[in-house]
Amino acid sequence: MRQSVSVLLTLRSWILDGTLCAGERLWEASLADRLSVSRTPLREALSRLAHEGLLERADRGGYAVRSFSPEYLKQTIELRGTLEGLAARQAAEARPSATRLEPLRQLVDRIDALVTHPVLDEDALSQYTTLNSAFHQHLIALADNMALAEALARIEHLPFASPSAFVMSYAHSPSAHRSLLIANDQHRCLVDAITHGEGARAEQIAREHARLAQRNLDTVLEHPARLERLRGSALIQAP
Amino acid sequence: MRQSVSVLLTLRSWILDGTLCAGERLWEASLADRLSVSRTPLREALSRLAHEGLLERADRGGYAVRSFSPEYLKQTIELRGTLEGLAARQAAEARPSATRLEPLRQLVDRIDALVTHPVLDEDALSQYTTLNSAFHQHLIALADNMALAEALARIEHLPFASPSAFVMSYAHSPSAHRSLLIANDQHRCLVDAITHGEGARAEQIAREHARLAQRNLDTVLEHPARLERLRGSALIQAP
DNA sequence: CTCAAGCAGCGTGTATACATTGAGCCGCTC
DNA sequence: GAGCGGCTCAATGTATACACGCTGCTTGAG
Repeated sequence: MRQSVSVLLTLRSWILDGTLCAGERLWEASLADRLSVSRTPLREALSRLAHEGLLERADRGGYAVRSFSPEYLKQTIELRGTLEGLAARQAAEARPSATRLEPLRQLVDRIDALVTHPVLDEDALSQYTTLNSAFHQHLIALADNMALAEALARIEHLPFASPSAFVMSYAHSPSAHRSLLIANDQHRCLVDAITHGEGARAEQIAREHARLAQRNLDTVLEHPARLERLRGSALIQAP
Repeated sequence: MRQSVSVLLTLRSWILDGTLCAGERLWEASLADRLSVSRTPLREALSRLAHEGLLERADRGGYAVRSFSPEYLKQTIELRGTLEGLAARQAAEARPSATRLEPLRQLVDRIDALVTHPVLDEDALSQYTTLNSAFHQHLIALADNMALAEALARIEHLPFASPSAFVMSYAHSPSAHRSLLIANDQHRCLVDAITHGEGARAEQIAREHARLAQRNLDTVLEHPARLERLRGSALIQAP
């Protein structure tokens, strides 16, 4: 793989897991040294991370790790909800065949099988994350809207902008478990609305789905212990 | 100014005005030569243009000018409409003071003064573009939603994704002139809805506003003579 | 003692040199 | 004559060297 790409992946994980602190100024020479590459591929990765929104240009040249206010994160979730709402509407209006909808149905069922278990261990939550992401990917694909898919891809690297970002902070919490059940009910309703070509309803459900995620964010923000388990939490500004 | 930035601006205009053709593979050495810079700042600009969506990575390294299907452009317009719809809704729900709304009102009035003239010369259309862009910028600012503003900024460089992209192709066309009148009526309704805190109505109007732009795109695509006058038309794939 | 000017050091921005990879072509062999 | 293998060249990817600007300190004069 190109070095600039692996540097990009490494830096992104360093930013999200707090190895690089929010607000921290990035020094090209020392970073290049830590990563064992020259400044050229490093700078390409930095440039890309800035475009993604995880870095910002510092006042006098160079980059710094961006930090996000809780307000900004809620806005990002609402943004995703709005875009997925558009995707859901267009998916419904496209009247997809049963064959195209089948993967979505199966994902709902498989998620159901997971979340109806009385207790969810680490492994189950990990599977949930995978299945949930797959559901949202399939939904977006159904809309058959390249511009929309690209717009969603552009925000997916922002903290908590991806679906099921909160799952891992939720183990062993009854209210959290309930949230997963509600979320998959919404998935099922969404598939139903799309099946019947009800675009407006599909859009409404997708937006409500995002509002659930917003409430989860609120809950997590109120519990520092949970917040710590959350990938990207190091980027959150104190409320 | 940094060289990479001026290179970015130059390349963007070259792409949009057809100096660089759709699908054309970009050769770093010759481009750097034409621009009288080294490959380093050139590559930074290319990387950024690729993130903006105007370039795509070629199969075996390097970049090529992207081309857009009419379908993609319509999707982009709908995307903007959806995002501005969210902005309009949030602007209304924020119940902005009369003071904050005043600039929007004034812009509507000034646009009115322009478009109610029986004939619009080149200069008037240019003013229209400026005022219309300002209206949309102020609208977005009213939503006070940084994540949304960034998302809109990310798509604004795509062809026809910016408001009033079609104006310059419209001189001396009665139906086009009528479209401008309708558009500003929608502006006025939008301000009214925001004034009264009617979020849902504001969102609906913003989306309808984008549908008008979609129809304008259709009209332009049917008239090659008009299409030629349109900035970015060189990027459109034959339907 | 204070303030300003100059100097040194550092860090980004830019240029250029080097490496690597892949495609195209020529020639050799079966 | 066809196919395979190696060579060559060119273009990107990477490393390094150079230039410019900014910062902060030091030193000297008022």
